[in-house]
Amino acid sequence: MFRLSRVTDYGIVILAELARHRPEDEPAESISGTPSLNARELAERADLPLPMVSKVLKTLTRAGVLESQRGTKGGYSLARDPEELTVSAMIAALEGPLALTQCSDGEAACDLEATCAVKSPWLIINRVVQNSLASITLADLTNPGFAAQHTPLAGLAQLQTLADAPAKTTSDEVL
Amino acid sequence: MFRLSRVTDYGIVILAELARHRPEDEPAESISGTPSLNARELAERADLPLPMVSKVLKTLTRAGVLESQRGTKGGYSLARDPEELTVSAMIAALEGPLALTQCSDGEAACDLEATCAVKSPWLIINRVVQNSLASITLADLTNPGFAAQHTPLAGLAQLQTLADAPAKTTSDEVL
DNA sequence: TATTTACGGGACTCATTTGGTCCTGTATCC
DNA sequence: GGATACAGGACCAAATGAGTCCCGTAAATA
Repeated sequence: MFRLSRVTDYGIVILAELARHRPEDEPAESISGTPSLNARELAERADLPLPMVSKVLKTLTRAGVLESQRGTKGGYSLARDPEELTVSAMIAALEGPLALTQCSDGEAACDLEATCAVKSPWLIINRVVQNSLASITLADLTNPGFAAQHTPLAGLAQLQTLADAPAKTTSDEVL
Repeated sequence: MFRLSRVTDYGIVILAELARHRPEDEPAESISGTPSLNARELAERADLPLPMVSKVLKTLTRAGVLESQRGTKGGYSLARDPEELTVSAMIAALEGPLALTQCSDGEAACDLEATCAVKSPWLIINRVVQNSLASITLADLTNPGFAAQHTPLAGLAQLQTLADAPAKTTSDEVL
């Protein structure tokens, strides 16, 4: 039904918790410092079952989105700044490269390719969706002002902003 | 994996076939004239199994995207002009209203709603994706020039085009 | 060094969804 | 009245998803 898996949904929530917990005044925390939170703490904060949270954390770590530390004082921390982690990167980390249809994922050309009339349009659609998702960062998700400035009827302005933004739109340039 | 179901994929292909077969010089064909193609013909053209095609056609008819005629000379035809049928409308017809996550489909508020930090961002993301899909029509999908002008690296130009288009949303409540 | 804590990498189960087929009924044309 | 073609389901096997659990290993501490 054109929706993301539950794991992804959980993953975003967990990442948002990590981003919010991250102290602003301790920038270089990830590598050297102590990890932000461990799996149990995150499960409590997000009010999700621990095994599930643990699974999601492992996936995110393997994808390079998180960094982990074992041992007594172990836990997880963001591998990069929230401003540099896009929604599309999160989704890709949690459920692989996103592709709306089989033929748009590049590999394994379907046997209808010769006659199929809609291959390239799907590629276009896919790209548009990806661009949309790549323009929102984890920092945006935890920024209260972000949601407020995008009321349900601001769709068109939303698109306009998208077009104006220089593709990557890392920082708080919003969309 | 953030992808559309196979039924939807088939549906788009079938709709593209119908749009391409539709003679340009016979505009008011749908209601009064003879139907364009029947299920068997469409299955042959798209090189898909007949039962599957038939199922998809029934779904599209029930959703109002197609019109059907029974009997010996029966078949299916587009209920509207290809220019007025958006990709988001097609997807909605084939697999219900699209929502990336549970909480973004409006109903059935999840029990985490009170504490969930990412509800509204998901609503925003959902809207952006929907707007993207609503800006491409069936006519675009069958227009060879459309694909050509959107090379893989022309994502930004695509977004620009999107923003310039006046939100093709017709009557369907899809947005 | 032993113990405890916590991540790493799986396997595993159960329920749901998908993809696909098939059958019966009804409308239409000749 | 017979042939054609859509309408609406039921049905089934396979795949996927959600969620749990177990065992191994690394790190900190007493």
